[in-house]
Amino acid sequence: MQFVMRISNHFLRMNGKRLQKQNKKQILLQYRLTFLSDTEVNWCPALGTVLANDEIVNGVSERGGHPVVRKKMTQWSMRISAYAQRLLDGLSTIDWPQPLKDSQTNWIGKSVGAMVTFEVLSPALSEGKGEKSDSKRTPGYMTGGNNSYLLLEKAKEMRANPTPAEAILWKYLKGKKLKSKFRQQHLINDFIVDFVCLSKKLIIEVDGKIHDYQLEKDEARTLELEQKSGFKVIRFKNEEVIGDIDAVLSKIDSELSNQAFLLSKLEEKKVDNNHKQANVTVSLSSGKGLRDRISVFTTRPDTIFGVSFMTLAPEHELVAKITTDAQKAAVDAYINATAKRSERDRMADVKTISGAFTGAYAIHPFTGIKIPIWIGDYVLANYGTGAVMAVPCGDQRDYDFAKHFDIEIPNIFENVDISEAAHTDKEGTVIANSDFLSGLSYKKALKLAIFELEKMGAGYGKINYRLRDAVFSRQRYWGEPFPVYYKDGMPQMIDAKHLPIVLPEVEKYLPTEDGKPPLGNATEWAWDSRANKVVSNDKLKNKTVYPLELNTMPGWAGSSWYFNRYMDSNNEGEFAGKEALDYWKDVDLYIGGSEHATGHLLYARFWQKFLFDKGIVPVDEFAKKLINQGMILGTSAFVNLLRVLVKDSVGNETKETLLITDDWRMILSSAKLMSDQNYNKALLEFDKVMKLEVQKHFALDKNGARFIDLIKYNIDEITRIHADVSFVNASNELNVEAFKNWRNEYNSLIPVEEGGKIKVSREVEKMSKSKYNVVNPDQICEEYGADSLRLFEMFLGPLEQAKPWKTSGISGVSSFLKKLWKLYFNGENFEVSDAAPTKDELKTLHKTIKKVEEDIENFSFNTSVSTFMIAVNELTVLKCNKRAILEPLAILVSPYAPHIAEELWSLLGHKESIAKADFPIFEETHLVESSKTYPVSFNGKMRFTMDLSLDLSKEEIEKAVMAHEKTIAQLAGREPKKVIIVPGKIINIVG
RNA sequence: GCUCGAGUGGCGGAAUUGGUAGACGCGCUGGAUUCAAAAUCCAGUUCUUUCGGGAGUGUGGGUUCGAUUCCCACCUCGAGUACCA
Repeated sequence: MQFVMRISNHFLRMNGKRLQKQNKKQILLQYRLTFLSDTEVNWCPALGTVLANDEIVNGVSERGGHPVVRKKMTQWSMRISAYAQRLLDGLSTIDWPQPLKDSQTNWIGKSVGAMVTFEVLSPALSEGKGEKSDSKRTPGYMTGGNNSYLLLEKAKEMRANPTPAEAILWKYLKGKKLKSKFRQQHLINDFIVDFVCLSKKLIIEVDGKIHDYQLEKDEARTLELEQKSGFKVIRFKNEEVIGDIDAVLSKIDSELSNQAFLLSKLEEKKVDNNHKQANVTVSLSSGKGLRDRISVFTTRPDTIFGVSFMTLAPEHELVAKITTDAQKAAVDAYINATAKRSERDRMADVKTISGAFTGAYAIHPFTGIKIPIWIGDYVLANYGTGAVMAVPCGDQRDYDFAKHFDIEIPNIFENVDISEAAHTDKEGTVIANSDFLSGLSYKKALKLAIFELEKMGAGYGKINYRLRDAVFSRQRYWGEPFPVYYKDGMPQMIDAKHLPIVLPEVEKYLPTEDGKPPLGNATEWAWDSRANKVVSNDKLKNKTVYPLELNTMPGWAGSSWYFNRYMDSNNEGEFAGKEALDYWKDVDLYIGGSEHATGHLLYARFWQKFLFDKGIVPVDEFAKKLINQGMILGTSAFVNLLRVLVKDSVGNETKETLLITDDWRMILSSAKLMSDQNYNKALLEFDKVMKLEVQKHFALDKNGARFIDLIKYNIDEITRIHADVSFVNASNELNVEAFKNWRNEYNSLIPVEEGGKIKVSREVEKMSKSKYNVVNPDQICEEYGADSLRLFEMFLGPLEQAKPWKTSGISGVSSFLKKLWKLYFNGENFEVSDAAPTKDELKTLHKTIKKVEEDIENFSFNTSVSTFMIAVNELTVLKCNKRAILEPLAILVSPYAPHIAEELWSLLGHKESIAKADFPIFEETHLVESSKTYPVSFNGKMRFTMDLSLDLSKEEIEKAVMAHEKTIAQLAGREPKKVIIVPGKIINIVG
């Protein structure tokens, strides 16, 4: 967890010395693998903890089904996003199921595209508020904006590859030749300017051809640099520099002296203003300006000329700032309306198109055209930048939005009709009406667009990942404690040599009254940084004692590395010894459920890569092969309950609950499907039956007050609840008494059904205590034995397949085991012969060895079981009791039915366990045949078979087949067109 | 919507470098044994049939001497994911 990523070193080099130690740490913390951050988290009030995305199912907690809300909290997080690409790449190196790999790929969600910056042209509404001076002080020459680190490389590259004109001018500017220091290809905010004299605030741009078509854009850029940052921008054409350098230099010289004069004037003014106003509105040194920018991520920069509007998420931070007074009411109303809708509602309702115009405009980076800025909830605040450049002709959502609000839909595709829908295909698409991109294919246009955006500093190629950093704090007691204490509010790591620290004793495992995690209840939870141990909270007064972290780690902390611990589980000194790790390396076969695809299995891969980077483990993937075993599902039983109001003869009204057979639910729902008439008829019948049954019930159960009428019920309020499957028989009939006694509140249920039988409905679901569908294998073990159960589970079907638990076939494997046993016995007596086995017996044995070997390789255990059945059936027919056959057979069976195999092994006279016996060796010679039963097909349909020697040539086979009486009958006199003979396989006659 | 997977008897399922579809088991039917039952054993069991055959692996096409297997389109079910720009 001390891991510091590369970016932080870079960061430190840049800013390190100027930052105070405290700030430095705080910032550094932002770049660690594990870091504290204020994140919006899934808070579950009922559990008092934060949940990870994969712990929430359908908006409620996976555990317990409690509601979950969004909430801002300071949490430890892990920067899994830094490993996104490597987690993606690693997938091709491991033998995991394709669906699982696919779901990890989707979860990581890589999209390749570009970041494009649009400037906002709106009147700045923040005017007059003033700019707060930036607390972050950077070197004077570092005039780059927030994205500098991204542009820096670009600037370097441009410096290394100047245009001829640039090279010439630089020769005369460098080394203070004009008495002022110039820099070339320098970052100012998010622009790279050709040359700049920082002291005189003068920018020199040398324009090549590219600027001809972007005059407007250049104007915008000039405007920004001049107004916002107080620079003067002068421009020269390439030809001017190359043709008349002296004129250019003299112009620069005069501009320099001009600037010097202006700057001194401004300085005076500034000193003046400082008396009245803390901050000036137009500050020369301010990092932030009057203009705002909207960055968007797009996978289709090639369609940039098709942009006709922009859409921001309603939550986008710029919305309030750029909205014009005229549009404010509409925008506010829209934001209020969307805020009321939950995230789920918003996602569920894709069809309704809604949005509002902010009144502001952005400038297109290439054309300089004004682009209206809208807000709309189809743009998600937490993906990308929360803003999109809308290309209605190429994106269906943008298209729908544009149609709905009557926004222009320019077509930038060649020979494509967009009157009905957007054109979203990429392949084969040719770009049109797009200036320098026109006529290019999608791929070429994409590359060129990025290239040009980068050149002018309005964008850059970017890969975006959907994968979010993982929250690593839990407000629970049971979890590994963090080795962290807080000194002056800053987290400090406890050195590894003082670990482990152990969970403290607490009175109760619940959150504290003031909402702190359960560890807040501990009295012995402070860190003595001198003695390096956990001490009582009383000592917090001492200068060297600090409070410890109260959060604990989530379940995936342990599950992300335990397999490495298994390699050296008794190691007291470290998590696993190097020798053991190098020996075992990784997990050969990991069997686990696919439900862990985007949780545990992704986190564990992430940790393994990190541990690998640190040199702790020798491989960067933890499991070579992974199989998703299918889950054995339960068959849940449901009963139907209906609340009714009942009135008795005295006039008392009581609320009762009816227990309704599932037949009624079926009748009503099918009647509803047919017609209203049918439904009404069914309802009447239902009503009649219920009244009768309720009447009967009260007549029997309650003396005194007699039932008069059923007053009120709502047929739509029949609730279906799980009943314990043990109350239900094979015909789906409920044991009503057992169900009523199950819980107190069911004691007074009134069963409604003529004949007193209540049927349940059944559904296959995951086995779960809360669904009361768990079956216990103990009973089967008792009746058939553990080997039968084990064998039966394997025999059910392929390992990867999920299936409901049904015991109907168990007698098959049970009788197989009995037959197996009988091979070794003569009546009551164990009797095995030492005689030499026959050819047929050897054939059966070796066929079995071969198949079982293959099946084990393929994890196809169900077919192994059937192979054993075949072998035992054959040996029974052969009356085989030869040791030479039965000994290897017992070994083959032993992994599948270990108890019976062990017993037989011991009867065969062995003292050591069968588990230690060598696996039988397959010998091909026993399977070699001299003849083959050929299938004879006519036009590919098998009609009969005939035995032929394998020594025969094709010609001889054909001769034999054609002479066969059935062949003659089939052909009925016709001449065959062709005869296909594959020796040892098939004969096919075409004709 | 997108991505992936799967569709074979009454049921679980078998067979894929293209080569006898339905292995093995359950269930069912008939028989033997038994006073009877359990257990065990034997025979049959894809559908259809005029008993010669004919049809058949979700549907429709294609490639091939030959397709459950390969290709295209569609349908249904399941899983994952979802206004991802």
